Amino acid sequence: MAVVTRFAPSPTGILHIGGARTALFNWLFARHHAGGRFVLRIEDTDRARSSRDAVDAIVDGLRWLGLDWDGEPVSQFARAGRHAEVARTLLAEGRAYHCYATPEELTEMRETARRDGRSVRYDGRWRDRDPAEAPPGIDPVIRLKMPHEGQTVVADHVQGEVKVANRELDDMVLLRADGTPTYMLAVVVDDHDSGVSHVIRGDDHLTNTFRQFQLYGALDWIPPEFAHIPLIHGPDGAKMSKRHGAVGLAAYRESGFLPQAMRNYLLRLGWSHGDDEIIDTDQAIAWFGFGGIGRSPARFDMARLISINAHHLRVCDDQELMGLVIPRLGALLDGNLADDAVLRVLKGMPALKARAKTVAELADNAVFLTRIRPVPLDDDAARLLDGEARGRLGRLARLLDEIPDWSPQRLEELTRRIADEEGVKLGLIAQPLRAALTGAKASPPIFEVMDMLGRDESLGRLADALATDHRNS
RNA sequence: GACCCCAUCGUCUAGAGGCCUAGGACUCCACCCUUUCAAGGUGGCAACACGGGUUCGAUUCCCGUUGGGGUCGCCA
Repeated sequence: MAVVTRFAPSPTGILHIGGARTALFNWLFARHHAGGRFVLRIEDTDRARSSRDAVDAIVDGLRWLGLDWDGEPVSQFARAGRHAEVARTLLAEGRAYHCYATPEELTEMRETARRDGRSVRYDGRWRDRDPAEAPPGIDPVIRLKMPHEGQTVVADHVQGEVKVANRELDDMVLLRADGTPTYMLAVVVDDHDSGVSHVIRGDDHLTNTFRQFQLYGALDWIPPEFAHIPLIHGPDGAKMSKRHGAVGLAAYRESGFLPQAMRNYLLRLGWSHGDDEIIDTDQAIAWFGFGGIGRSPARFDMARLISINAHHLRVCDDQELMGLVIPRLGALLDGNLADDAVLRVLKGMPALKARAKTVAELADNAVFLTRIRPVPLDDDAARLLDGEARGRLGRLARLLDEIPDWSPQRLEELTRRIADEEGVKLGLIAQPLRAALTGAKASPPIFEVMDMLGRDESLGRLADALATDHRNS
């Protein structure tokens, strides 16, 4: 049987971490199987809460994460007619019935049940009543007749065999009074109609599964297989909130996280393959399966995400990073990003990417290469350029001016020789030099920096620093 | 409250009865390397929630307790 998975978010908010991981698992499972399909369905039956912006956010988020779906996204709302038809069939077959209880009546019923310490369920008051007793002027809902005896057992690929006594299941609403389908009806019909073979979703749907299972039975349909993955909690173990990582995926992109890092992190949150931590996407597709999914909830850990991101940044292709960094540099420089500056950043990328944890940090660290002379010095840099340092730098500048080969090796040789002659440690020259060339006290290795900057720019920046007196500042 | 699920270092996890003196990764600390910052290397701190069983032997199996989470809508 062909494997078909789906991601079925409701467009009522942002695409958060939990949703992204659910999508990732579904995608990986489909791609793991030859011929597998991954479909996207927008559960927009709640018209009041659904929005176009939310749909866009979901689509953008999935694209950014690199999770491609097969075929066009399905709008659940557009299938409302089909859902209603199924409900009416069930009604005609006597497997469902009209219920005329008003919302007020149901609220009262629940409050009473809760007060008496009983479980809060619909009591089936219209289940066996003669439709002739229907009160006038009330549009009924259609409810499914759940069995009262026996138990419902779901063989979940993650949670194992999960069972519940059928008496715990109440007669759920299939079709609302206005003729629109409820979620319970819509998912079952849509999953069935689109041939979904495996439903991989959050643990919060586990208890819903019992009821959906009954609906499949009433329809004489074979239910798909289920895998309920544990939820992702906030760092404090409580449900994700805005304080935590419950911001949209877009926020992570803006913060400078790489999609490949995000996939890696999300994959390892709730799934494992021995001691493997860094897993690229091809490897993930090859390895992914239900066996590696854990049963307990995981907490979101920003430090770990950052660490994984730093790794992917280090191994990322330079050109790919340039594409991400250039817009950020442009913004940092108010659009004054010169072509030769871009070339310097490209040349410096191998050294730069090893020192950053996010793309945002990478851009910050690269900005010194793009500054237009004279480059501003920060306080630490200014402090390094004291009288003695300037004296040594002056001498170095004169020798540098005559050096035939502007290579990191020759530059280092020369500088070390001067340090020797002056009887000082290399750092006493290298640090002021760094301050003069980068305007900061930390940077990639200074001789590499000189190479990135090139002879003219390096000498120019050095001259600028020597010409300005920072001792009184 | 009822029902369902879960339980190994602070966090993510390995572990499928003896391989466990419980392993890896992140974080943190120390040292090494070193022109700074990183990276890297070495070492360290740190866990089987508790109580009963089953067994020659339990982190691993069963039961209970405690703790955490989820679901109980004409929301999805």
